[in-house]
Amino acid sequence: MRWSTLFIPTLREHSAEAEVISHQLLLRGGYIRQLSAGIYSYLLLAQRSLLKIQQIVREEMNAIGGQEMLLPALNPAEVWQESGRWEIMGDNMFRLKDRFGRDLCLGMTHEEVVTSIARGELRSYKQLPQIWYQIQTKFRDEPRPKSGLLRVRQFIMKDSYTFDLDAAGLDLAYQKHYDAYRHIFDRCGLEYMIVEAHSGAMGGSQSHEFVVRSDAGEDFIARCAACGYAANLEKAVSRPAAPALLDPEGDYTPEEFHTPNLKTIADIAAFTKLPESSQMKSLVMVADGIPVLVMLRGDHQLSETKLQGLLHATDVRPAHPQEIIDLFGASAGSLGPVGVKNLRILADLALQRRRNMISGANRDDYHLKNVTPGEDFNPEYFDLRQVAAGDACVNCGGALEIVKAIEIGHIFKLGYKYSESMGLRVLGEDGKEITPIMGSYGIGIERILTCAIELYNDKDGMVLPPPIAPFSVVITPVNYADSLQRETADLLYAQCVKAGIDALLDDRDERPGVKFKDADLIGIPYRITVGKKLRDAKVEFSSRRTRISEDVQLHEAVDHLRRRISGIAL
RNA sequence: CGGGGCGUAGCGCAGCCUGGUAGCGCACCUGCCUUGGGCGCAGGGGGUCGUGUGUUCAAAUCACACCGCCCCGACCA
Repeated sequence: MRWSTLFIPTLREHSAEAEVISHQLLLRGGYIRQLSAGIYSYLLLAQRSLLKIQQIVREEMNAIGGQEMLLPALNPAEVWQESGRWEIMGDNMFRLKDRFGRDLCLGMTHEEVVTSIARGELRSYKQLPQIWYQIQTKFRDEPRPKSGLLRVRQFIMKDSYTFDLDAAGLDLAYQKHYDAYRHIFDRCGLEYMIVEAHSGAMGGSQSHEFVVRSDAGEDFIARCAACGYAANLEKAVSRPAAPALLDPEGDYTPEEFHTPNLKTIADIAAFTKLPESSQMKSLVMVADGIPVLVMLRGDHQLSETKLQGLLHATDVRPAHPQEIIDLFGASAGSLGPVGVKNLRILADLALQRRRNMISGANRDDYHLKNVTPGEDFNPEYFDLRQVAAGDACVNCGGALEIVKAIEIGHIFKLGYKYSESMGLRVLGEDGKEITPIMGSYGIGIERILTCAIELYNDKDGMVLPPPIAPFSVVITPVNYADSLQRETADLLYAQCVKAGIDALLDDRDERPGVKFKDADLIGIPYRITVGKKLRDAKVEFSSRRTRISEDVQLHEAVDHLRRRISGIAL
């Protein structure tokens, strides 16, 4: 394409609105423009890049037997009510009414729709397995859109869904997706991690996330450099550090002591001169309206996701101050497990076999010492603790680190949640009904581009991996008004077109500096500069990533380019 | 939803405190000049000052309300 005819609105200065680097460069490079909070127009360059990403995704999905469909973005409320997610999705779902007042929503994911198709059409075990996918716009009314294309209200997702007869079939479908996702992200040139993940409101058992490490990310990943263990913090497990002080031996009875105006774990630690790990933390959480008492070691944090998962709750929140007073007769800061009869007591595993610890006394301004789990109160033990940096890896004992990351893909074993709730059944070989088992798998298309920019950029702009760059090469005549340069550049361009190479001809009447700056900014992997070396029948070939330039004979230039594009070297 | 910040030309900003003429840089248009890293010179176009109400002889400027955007937190299949 000829640059002089294109709409590529690059900017010299960066926009004050943009903080993260990918957002700045997408705006500056003329890739995107914002329409509203979390709503963006994708201009020529972004669209070309996104189409290339989608094509890679399509090829890899087809390679595992995926069948591409296009499901409606506009969904009637009924299917969502059947699965129960009409309520669960809450304010995150865009809702609207038609002219008759019927409830509709914009699809944020498509388990309901595919399940409704499947139950209407799939009749026999002979029709399974199935892998269905689509590449489609999703809508989510995020509480806080941010960071350019990283968290938006409308975005493109590749979502796929599998139907299998049994768990072994699902395992296979899951593995196929796992492998396909690796191929996709490899081909897109990303450096990524695969981590164990929490299934969240999707339901289901096993789940992995594909993430790119980045400070712009919002996911926290616990990982072990020694053995490779990596998991989303919502899911991660670890061996906690030992308590800072050994518990007093002996069979003491709980004993009150006065702690005026001492509310926090830190206050009590300072007052008693005992480490925080010698205390028990009492948290009152309300899960789907039912309060529970959660006990943790004083220096540990609760993982609300783990609590939510083990209670099978859709909503978990801390109790309000008045609810706490009604339940305990004391306020937060003086709560404890001793004598609690009216609600479940859940304790983290780190409290097992501990003795003579400190907790609140359920009387304002008083605490208890010599509280022993299992003797002075009887909790149910679960893994409730959120992993902290420095904890020991459960596999190898190495120290875990916690890093920020951007989620680019997520695969789930759904199990029977949707097929059961929506009544999907087929007849088996023996004539009995079978409920198929499902999986669901998603890739955020824009996030691949965004992550590539976050990972690969320098002071001059983006450095895009060739497979996802909007153009493979830019041909830059230093002075297009010069007839020899013009004819040569036109010829090279025509040769590229003929060779099927995505070429951009910078035929603008601009000074060379402007052309070079723009080419660098928008991240085109290769540049062929047509200038004074034409005297020796040479042009200059340069790589955006390595910044290395070399002189190439004019008649060899396109072959050279072709070798570079198909090769590994950038 | 809580906290903070910001809305003046396409972009980046000044002007507001102390009311009276809307300004700068970049970008854009025309001409000349220049052509290997965002040249130079000259001329020029472009504004409901986010919206509304109020105060005032007079509002970008003061007051109130609303809307929008960004950041932090809550939240986040």
